[in-house]
Amino acid sequence: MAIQKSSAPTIIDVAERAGVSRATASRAMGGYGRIAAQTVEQVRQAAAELGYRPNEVARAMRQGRTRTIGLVIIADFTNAFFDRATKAIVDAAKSHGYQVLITNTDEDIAAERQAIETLIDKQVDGLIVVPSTAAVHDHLATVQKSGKPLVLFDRRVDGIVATTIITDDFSGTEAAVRHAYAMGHRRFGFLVAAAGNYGHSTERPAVMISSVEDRINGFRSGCADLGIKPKQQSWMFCEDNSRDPEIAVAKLLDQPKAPTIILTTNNDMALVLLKTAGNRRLVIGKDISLITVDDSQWAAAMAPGITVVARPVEELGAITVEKLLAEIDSPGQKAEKIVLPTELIARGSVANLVMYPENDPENY
Amino acid sequence: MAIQKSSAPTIIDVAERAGVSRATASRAMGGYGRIAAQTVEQVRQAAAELGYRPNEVARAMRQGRTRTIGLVIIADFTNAFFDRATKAIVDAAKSHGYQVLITNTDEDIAAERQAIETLIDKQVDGLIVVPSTAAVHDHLATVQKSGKPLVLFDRRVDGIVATTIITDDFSGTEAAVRHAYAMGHRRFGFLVAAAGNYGHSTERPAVMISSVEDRINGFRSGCADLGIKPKQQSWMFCEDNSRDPEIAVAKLLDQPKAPTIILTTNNDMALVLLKTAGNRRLVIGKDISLITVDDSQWAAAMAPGITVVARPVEELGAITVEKLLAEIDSPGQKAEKIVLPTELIARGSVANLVMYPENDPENY
DNA sequence: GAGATTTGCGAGAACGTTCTCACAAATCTT
DNA sequence: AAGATTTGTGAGAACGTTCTCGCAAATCTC
Repeated sequence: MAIQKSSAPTIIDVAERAGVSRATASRAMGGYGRIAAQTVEQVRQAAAELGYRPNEVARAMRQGRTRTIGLVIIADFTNAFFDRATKAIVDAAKSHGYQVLITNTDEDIAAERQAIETLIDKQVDGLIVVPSTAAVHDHLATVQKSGKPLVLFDRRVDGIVATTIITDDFSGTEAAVRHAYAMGHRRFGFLVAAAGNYGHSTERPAVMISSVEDRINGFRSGCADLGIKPKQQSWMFCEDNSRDPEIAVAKLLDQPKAPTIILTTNNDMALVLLKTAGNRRLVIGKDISLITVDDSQWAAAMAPGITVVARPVEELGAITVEKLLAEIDSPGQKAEKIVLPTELIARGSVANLVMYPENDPENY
Repeated sequence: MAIQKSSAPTIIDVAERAGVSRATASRAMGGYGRIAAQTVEQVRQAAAELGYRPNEVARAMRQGRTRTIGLVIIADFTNAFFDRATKAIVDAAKSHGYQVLITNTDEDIAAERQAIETLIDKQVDGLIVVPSTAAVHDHLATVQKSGKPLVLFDRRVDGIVATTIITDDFSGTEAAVRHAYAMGHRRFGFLVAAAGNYGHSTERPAVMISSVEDRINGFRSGCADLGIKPKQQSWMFCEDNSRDPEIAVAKLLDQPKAPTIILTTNNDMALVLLKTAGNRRLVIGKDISLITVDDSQWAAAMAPGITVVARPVEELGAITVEKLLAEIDSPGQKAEKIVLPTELIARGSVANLVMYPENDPENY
């Protein structure tokens, strides 16, 4: 009777049982090098009998790669975008035989720094980062100096030469403005989520995340093209916390000539608007209109549905993984900026002022 | 001038530069064993100059633990529950110095098997699993035989002795029934999400996920206590796909004496109901009432807000991690069943038939 | 001040794998 | 049939750490 081993069997146990050397057993299991078919069979048999599973840590140590990638992302409750992105990235990685170590920074640069350090210590083969700010990037440069492939997700960072996968938020927001215009809207409100600690303000903060910056520029450009000049009070930049967005929305709605439509740069802001409108008994798509960025199940299911600028999250994630793995497999790829198109999905949240001229903003 | 090393500095480089042995350098960095304070300082200095970072893979190999835990979960688009749980688990793990390897099974048992195998190969120190079915558990038994700590999240599996963290969905659903009853509702519909490939049916499937099972029993018990006997046609079990839920909702609504309130077991189903109601110009909280399980930002923000059975997701995640780490740190803990309370959050999606007797179901 | 203890450090093994190299046996050349 | 090549295998190093052990120097004990 065999002696009971307390710990998991190793390649040595397999080799002994198959009556071959460690090297041969390894070759048989790994399917590399010269080896007789019959020997492979013997070793496989022995491995199966022992329930042998290769120790990936030892393998990683020897081979110098872990088949693991690190994901540094912001996990945001409301905004399903990053949740869906996470899933897309995890799934894509798995399909290529990679696992994903996830760390969540709540838009906090210190947490991001720490996360990157930890992941590198864990010897991930590459990193996908959603940078929490465009202002700081020395830690990203450090990653690159370490030789680890790095891909930026959803946000550009000027000053870093790295493959970056983003969406065309400029055009998306422009399209939203055009759509609202075509529906007869002339008075726009623009509610911008911006991390930082300045509460809410009609003044644009100095440093913005690139995706938000693109949306701002898209809004501005769309308005300019159509000859619309939104007044200062129609812009509202606010921190993504529990208090300020509500106040900001109230300020937007309480203006003398209040906007007939409000564009929001993310779902958090859209939900705040929804809530405030509900409290005031304003009906969406009638009393007040709304377009937001990022599609979601609830935006589609509500009555009326919310008109959104949809972004191809799953594709974004898949491409990101592909680019990262390409760089891992053959380092020295040249950095690309990949911009995926957005799509306006028109639902009922934008009132048709053309059909109901009594709602024309000029009559307010 | 120093020779440029191509790869990252190791503890050997640090030792050389500090003029000590490998062992001493390791002790200084690790802060263990006997070592002179002055030596520690020298070594730290040398490490800092070289930008030394310990290789966690090598450390894991030597110490036999990776400080990584595996999470096998279902990632579900609509249902923010698991997204929030993932975040909670990742954050809790980080606060204890652990990282999380995430694999997503789309309720698929084969994927679950594979994921568990991969994670064990990667030598995670423990596993958190959301079992995709209660029917199969040999792979979970295999985990336990391997000696890896295992904690089950959100779903019981009979036949496996493992610490399990769930919510009191029985009481939650009971409370939902009572609330609806108090609001004057007597005709209940119950829309149950159930993985599997049988489309939709009024017949209960043989095997259910435990959380759903608890909700069913809570519904039944709540009804029984109040003397309500929901007819067969008011139960609708359906697969979580794009077609069947819509048909199921239509069947519920098209009955002769249709339910005045529909309970749904998750947000997917709730959203389908919302959509169908919207298409039929039925106003939620007036023409048709709704209570669902799991709170969300959109449920709170909509007008009217959706009444929900809220579950303490973050706490659930935190406790799960704590229990797992306890088992990792000192194996042999006895398996616990931890049941966290749910909370009914009443919003406007349940019509008050008491206040408006003309809406009394008896008058339909 | 001689033995006992503590302190600080280095040598070397160990973790489990893969990979390089060497070498004998088998097969191929001509 | 003798040299050249191919085939299959094993010995041992290597990956970067930590840990055990032993030993010399320093400190303590009475």
